Amino acid sequence: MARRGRVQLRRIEDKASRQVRFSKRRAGLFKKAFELALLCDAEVALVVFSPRGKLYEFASATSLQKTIDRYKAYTKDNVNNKTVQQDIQQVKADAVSLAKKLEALEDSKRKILGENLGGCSAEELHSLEVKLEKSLHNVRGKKTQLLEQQIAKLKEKERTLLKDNEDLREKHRNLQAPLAFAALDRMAPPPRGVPEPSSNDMDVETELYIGLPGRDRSSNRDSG
Amino acid sequence: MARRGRVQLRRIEDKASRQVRFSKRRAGLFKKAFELALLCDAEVALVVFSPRGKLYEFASATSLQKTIDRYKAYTKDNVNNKTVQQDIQQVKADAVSLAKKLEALEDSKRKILGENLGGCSAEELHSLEVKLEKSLHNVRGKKTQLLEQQIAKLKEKERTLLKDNEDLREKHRNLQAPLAFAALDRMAPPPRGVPEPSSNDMDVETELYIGLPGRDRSSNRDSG
DNA sequence: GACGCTATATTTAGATC
DNA sequence: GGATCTAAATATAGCGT
Repeated sequence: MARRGRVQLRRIEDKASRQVRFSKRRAGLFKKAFELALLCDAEVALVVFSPRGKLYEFASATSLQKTIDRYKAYTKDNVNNKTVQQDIQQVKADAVSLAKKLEALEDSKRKILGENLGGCSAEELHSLEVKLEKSLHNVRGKKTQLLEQQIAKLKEKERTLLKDNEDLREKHRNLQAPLAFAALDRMAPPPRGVPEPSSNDMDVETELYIGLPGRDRSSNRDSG
Repeated sequence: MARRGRVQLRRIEDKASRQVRFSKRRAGLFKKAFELALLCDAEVALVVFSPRGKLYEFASATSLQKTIDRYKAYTKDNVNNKTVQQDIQQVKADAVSLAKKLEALEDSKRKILGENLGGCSAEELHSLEVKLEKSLHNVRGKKTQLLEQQIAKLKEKERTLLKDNEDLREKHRNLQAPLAFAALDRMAPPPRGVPEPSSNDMDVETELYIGLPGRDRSSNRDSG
């Protein structure tokens, strides 16, 4: 093309040169596009983004969009458009279907919870009653089972603690005997040879709790 | 441009010549477009419709549609494109949200119906039990109310019917008296002056039914 | 329509301002 | 970034095939 050697058909590495040549060639291209449209009565649309992202456009028709539309119509872009439309319709239909299910389910739940019985027939009410009795039976059974498990665990813990307690008392006794014996020379003897327990066995304080667990008694909760 | 004088910058009138020059210039234009994209690292899209409506296209990007999309984005065609995309996203999000709600509700219903109590704590079970008792109370109350209404209606009907019956019997009696009197000449008199009832008053057969309505006893059902 | 040819017209790279 | 100049590279009108 130019003075110094022929132009290689590959990307121009030098940024400055590339920018200059882009401007010149772009002008040439747009001129050619314009000439083609004018001389040959063709519809031409040209879109160019510069390396830095700037847009340059040309359209021989009244607007570039018009040519794009004609292009779309020509290439039967129905595939890309209609399917998208169908997808939208599908998703919307799904959402409506879900909303209906949700509404029905909410109504059902309300009835089960005895909140919206206005429109119920005696039949329906009887059916509900049977369901609720059955459910209550299940829930109570499960609850009993859970509580029994908790009680069993607590009893086991209690047994262990009582045993530990007993062992500790035994050790304490064994440890106290010689000391008491040594002090016998200087002091009056104790009322009995048996050391006094700190308190009654039945009143030993533990963390144990039997009954419904509250917010602050979560340590013994788990599902069986 | 060529041998015979310079080319006028206006539409070529001769059809054949126009067609030929269209082909040649089109080739040149596409070549220039290609070179611009390659040499200057630009994104070029070129759409040409021949005078007779045939489509010629070039895109330096992977597809012409891609460049069109970039063009749309650049010209901020948000109205036509981004809002649609947003709508789709919105509808999809709605559907997902609904599905989640549905799932939660189904789980809740299952628990209320005592069907999926595996993961419940004693607390939850107790709460369920209370709910169920309350619901059962409501349902039974509603049922009783409904049945009482039915019974009241039936009693009212029975009363009316009994009264009608009595009236009819009275009319019958009045009607039969002169006839019996006339027949008295030819026949034996009846055992008493009172006509024999078809059966005991308490056993009058009616359509009345007290109790739970069955499939085939729908006539007396309605809601209060 | 496409291709080749050729004389010209046009474009353009690089330099310079 | 743009404008201008210039020599060389390209594009192309009109022709024939």
